[in-house]
Amino acid sequence: MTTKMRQKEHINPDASTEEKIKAAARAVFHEKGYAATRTRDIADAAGINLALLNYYFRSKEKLFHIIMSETLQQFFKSLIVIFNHPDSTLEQKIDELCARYIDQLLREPQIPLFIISELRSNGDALTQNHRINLRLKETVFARQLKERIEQKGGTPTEPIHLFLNLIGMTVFPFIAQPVLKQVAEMGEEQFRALMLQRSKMIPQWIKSML
Amino acid sequence: MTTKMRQKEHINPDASTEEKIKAAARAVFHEKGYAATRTRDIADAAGINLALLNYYFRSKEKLFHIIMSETLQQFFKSLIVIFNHPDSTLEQKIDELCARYIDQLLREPQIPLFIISELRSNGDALTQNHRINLRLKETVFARQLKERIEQKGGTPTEPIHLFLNLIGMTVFPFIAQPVLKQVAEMGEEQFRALMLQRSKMIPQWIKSML
DNA sequence: AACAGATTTAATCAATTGATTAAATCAAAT
DNA sequence: ATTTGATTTAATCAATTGATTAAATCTGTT
Repeated sequence: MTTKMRQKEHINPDASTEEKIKAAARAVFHEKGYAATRTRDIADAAGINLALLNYYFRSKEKLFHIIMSETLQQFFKSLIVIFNHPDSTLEQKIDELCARYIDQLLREPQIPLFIISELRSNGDALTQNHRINLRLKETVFARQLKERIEQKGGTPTEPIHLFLNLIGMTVFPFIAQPVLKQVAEMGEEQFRALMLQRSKMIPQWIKSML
Repeated sequence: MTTKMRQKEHINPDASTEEKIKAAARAVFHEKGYAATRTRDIADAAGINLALLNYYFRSKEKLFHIIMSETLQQFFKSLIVIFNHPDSTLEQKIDELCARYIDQLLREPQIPLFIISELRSNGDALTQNHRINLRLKETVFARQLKERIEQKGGTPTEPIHLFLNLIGMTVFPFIAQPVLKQVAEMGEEQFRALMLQRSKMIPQWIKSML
């Protein structure tokens, strides 16, 4: 009983072991997903024993929730910030979002697929537990986009389409990377170069759709 | 020994049991992925016993390979056919691909995420075993696309970008559907309507990029 | 040095899960 | 009706896997 609560009794000033476990868990979970991950693999990757993992985090599920929370936070944070910036123009938001996300994803390319894969099984549970209330329609970006569309007389494109195109063109290549490598015979470096090109081109394409 | 081979000794004219198992396996694998699938769940879904599943398919892995093969075939078949049609124009190919894929994916929305998720873990093994040699660069579509781009004097966009945009704008919403439902508060019917709109709009967007 | 609490480990448990076996039932042919 | 092979089931096995326990070691305090 008491033993099991020790890690809560005070904040660990060193935290190196706890951090090592979390780092290992993040890596393994991101690579394999929850179901395919063995807690022993996490322990091995962290260079510690399986019991220690459960001593620190009580269970695979609790550890996973922590990792998932941080991952969701990390992934959506820049999106929310950029979309709600009060001063920047619509064009600037598009430029910045594209540049920042591609930069971020080149460093951790497996995050989108990880999030989506896990969200498929759990659905509501995750977003509710982790407070991802990115109210898309209420962002500054959505308002600016709506105004811009109404200015143009032609066919009034729904804002959601442009949002899907922007995120899709940016994120989809990373999700499809495993397939791309096979189907288009593309190496790591080639892919990187391609995405750097896209960070300039996607904003142009999107603006031409406005 | 001999018992285990029975199903191979002649072609089952009825085949209803084998088909029931395969149908159940397809459903469960597509929904949960290989690692999260329990063979007992497949057996239950098929209305038969676990032993019977192994009697017919020897192992979870072999059953999975069969399902994966058929799924890959099904998914890439229309792509390959359309991309290699000798007579249709570039525009017609874009129109047809978009329309057919969205129609197909509205019926089985979970296929892209299934394929990509499994390809992440296995990488090369799958595409080699299943002969997915979609040589993208050698398709009629790629040739037509390249010619079209060279006609225009401006900045010579790499064909791969347009390919990524086309597939991305079409397929990405299905992959991101679990997230969309949460983040954009979108129901089943709304999503369907959205994708039907897109099947008209994506070709226009793509053509404006040419 | 000695104690107390925190950290770490080896050993083990219990549940899950893929797979097998041997027997029972069913269907068709003679 | 009997036989033969195909289909189906109940029972069980062995390996994997998440989790626990009790003991050992380490760290800082007195």
